[in-house]
Amino acid sequence: MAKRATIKDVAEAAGVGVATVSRVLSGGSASAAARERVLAAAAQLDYRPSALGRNLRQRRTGGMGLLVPDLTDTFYGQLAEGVLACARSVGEPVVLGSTGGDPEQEADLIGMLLEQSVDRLIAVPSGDAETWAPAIRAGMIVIFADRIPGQASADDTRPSAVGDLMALDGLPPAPPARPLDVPAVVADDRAGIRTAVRYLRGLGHKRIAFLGGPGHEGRAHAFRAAVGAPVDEELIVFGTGSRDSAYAAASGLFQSRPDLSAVVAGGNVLGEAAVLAARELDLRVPKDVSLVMYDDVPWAELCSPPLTVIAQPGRDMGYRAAELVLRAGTRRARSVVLPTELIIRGSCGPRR
Amino acid sequence: MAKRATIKDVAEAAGVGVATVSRVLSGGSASAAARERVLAAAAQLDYRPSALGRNLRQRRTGGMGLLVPDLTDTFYGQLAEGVLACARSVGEPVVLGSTGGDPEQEADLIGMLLEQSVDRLIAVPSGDAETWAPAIRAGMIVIFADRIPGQASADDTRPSAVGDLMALDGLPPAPPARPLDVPAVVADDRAGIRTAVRYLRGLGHKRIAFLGGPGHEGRAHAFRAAVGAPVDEELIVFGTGSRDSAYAAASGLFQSRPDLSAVVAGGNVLGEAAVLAARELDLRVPKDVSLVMYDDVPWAELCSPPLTVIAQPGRDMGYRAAELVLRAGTRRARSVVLPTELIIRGSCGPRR
DNA sequence: CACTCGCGTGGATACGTTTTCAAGCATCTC
DNA sequence: GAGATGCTTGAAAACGTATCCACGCGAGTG
Repeated sequence: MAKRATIKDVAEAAGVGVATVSRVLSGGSASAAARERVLAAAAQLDYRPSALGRNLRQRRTGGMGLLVPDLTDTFYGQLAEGVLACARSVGEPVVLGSTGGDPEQEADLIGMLLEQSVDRLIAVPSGDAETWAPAIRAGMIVIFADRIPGQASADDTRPSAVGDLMALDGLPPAPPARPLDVPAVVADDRAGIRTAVRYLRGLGHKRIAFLGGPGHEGRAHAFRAAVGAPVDEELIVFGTGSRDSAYAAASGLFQSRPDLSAVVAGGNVLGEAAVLAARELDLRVPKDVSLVMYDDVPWAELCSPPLTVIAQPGRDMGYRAAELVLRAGTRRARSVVLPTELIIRGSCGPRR
Repeated sequence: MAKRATIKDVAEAAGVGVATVSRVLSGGSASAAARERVLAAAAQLDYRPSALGRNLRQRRTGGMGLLVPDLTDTFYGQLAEGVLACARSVGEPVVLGSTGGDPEQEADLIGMLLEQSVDRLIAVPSGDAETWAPAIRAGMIVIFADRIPGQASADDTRPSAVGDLMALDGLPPAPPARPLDVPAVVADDRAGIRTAVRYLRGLGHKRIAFLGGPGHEGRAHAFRAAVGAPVDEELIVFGTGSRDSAYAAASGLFQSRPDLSAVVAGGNVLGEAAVLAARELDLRVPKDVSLVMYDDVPWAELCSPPLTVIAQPGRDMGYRAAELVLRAGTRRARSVVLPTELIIRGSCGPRR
């Protein structure tokens, strides 16, 4: 329709140069008289500076990217809301991508963001260090949220397959330290899981299972640490991300290990699957099996019995991550660990 | 870090002009020899065309905007997933905003998108015609999803308060027809609600209530039409969007009208509130009160009893909307109405 | 053979902004 | 009073791309 007014139009209308207009609108110094005339002209023309021109000039896009595995998972919805709230408060855009938990799609989306010159990114990572190398190399400011990639065990020094791939262009091989030095905003999984396991132990449970999904390796590790010495690896099972696969994993777990009396679900999708599978197999919660689920989602209270959960502050997590990614550059971002809380409802009971 | 290669670098490396590079990469005509050399040079330099340059040149941003009220609402999560899936398939970015159901925030976000030169937008609108006027005026291609703004009743000719505000700049007042001519992708609310009401009627229910949220005016209207002649307006109540307000509305409804025996919730947040409120008041579902909820969300099955729902295809809705908004310009987009399905589970029973 | 036609090509321009730079002017200092 | 100093100002240059246009060349046509 009516093409938008440009800075040139404003300058002309105000009888000043474009530089002055830019300065006034960007908060630079200018005489009161000039400022007033520019402001008046801008208002009268309904002028809005084009982000395109500015971005091109500054060689970067404002705002930030956000990559999550699945918006259908309420927890990621909460996280996204947090990010959006922070972005909105500073008037910056957020470009969103859903990876489906697939490293390949994640890599594609990273490529897309690179093409858009989005240089700040908050991600719930699905891929490993190799997936993230291009983003890091391009100088993107990345903040991980909710989890850290490929960190199967946080404290063992596993062989770094990453050093090799950096050895292109005659660069010296990267120092063999940790493969990715990316700040992260995560929940205190270790404490959360430990509290849950202790709680279940206190109820008399001996055979406690862990039901995880992709990206829950850290939580599984925390679970191993919490149950202590003889860990029965058969009691630790993983789904691949889809609801179907989560259900299959839960159902398989219940059927193959009838001796288990409690399960810790590593996420709300897994918890959902556990409830469904238990019901299907005529296992009563909490009579036959106790259940504690990661993530406090609104519907946890609707189940009967209401679900005992390890609550992690999804919205805060997103908000903090957004703050970090916006502040980065000014200050070197430091990782943040958010507290979890065991909310006891009705899905855990004494061992039968 | 290492600044990205530009089209100029590629041209130089390939020994051709930048115009040729642009043509090759944009699918224009070029000789086989030139094409090959350009492609080789581009690959070798790891060249990615900058969206910034392109966008500025073409005076528009690729991709699309997406505005939803609340990503914590699982239905909007599904819708967003659909949009993202379509966008990903064509490699285009999606910039997301969450309005919180607030017209003011919606207007702010529209302004932000305008500033970004995002000219395609999918929105679950919260504001009215006045909120959307700036977007339309700027020539944005807008597609509404899930609902249509301010359409309290779809078929009455209410006085248009919109004509007046267009009468700026000496323009002739807009034709008094419908205030907004924006294509939409919505579910067949009328049929969905009608089916639900008939189902409840068949179970013997006479006093059926409707529990709505912001944007559910259309569904409320469909509800009125479905229950027929003497509609008891006291049985139609609205929350304002937050979970608390939904709970308050549900609780108030149950307490003020102990004679009601069934309620239709206009969305999953409202359904959640109804379940909670009923439990708090010691009303058994479905013994004391029957409940059917709009939206089929995964946790509907987890409730006990599992919730009978009016399913609407959230993901499809998003995907279709994204297709429409991408195709628009080529073809004049036409609105789409998607079917709903009554999924009978266990939350409805015969009138006590 | 001359002329036209079509195609491949590259130089130049424009998109809207920020930022640099030098110039203009008034005030201050010695 | 002359020089220095500070502030305001506008012209111009970049940012990376797509597209217009003019040019050259080979083939086809009269």
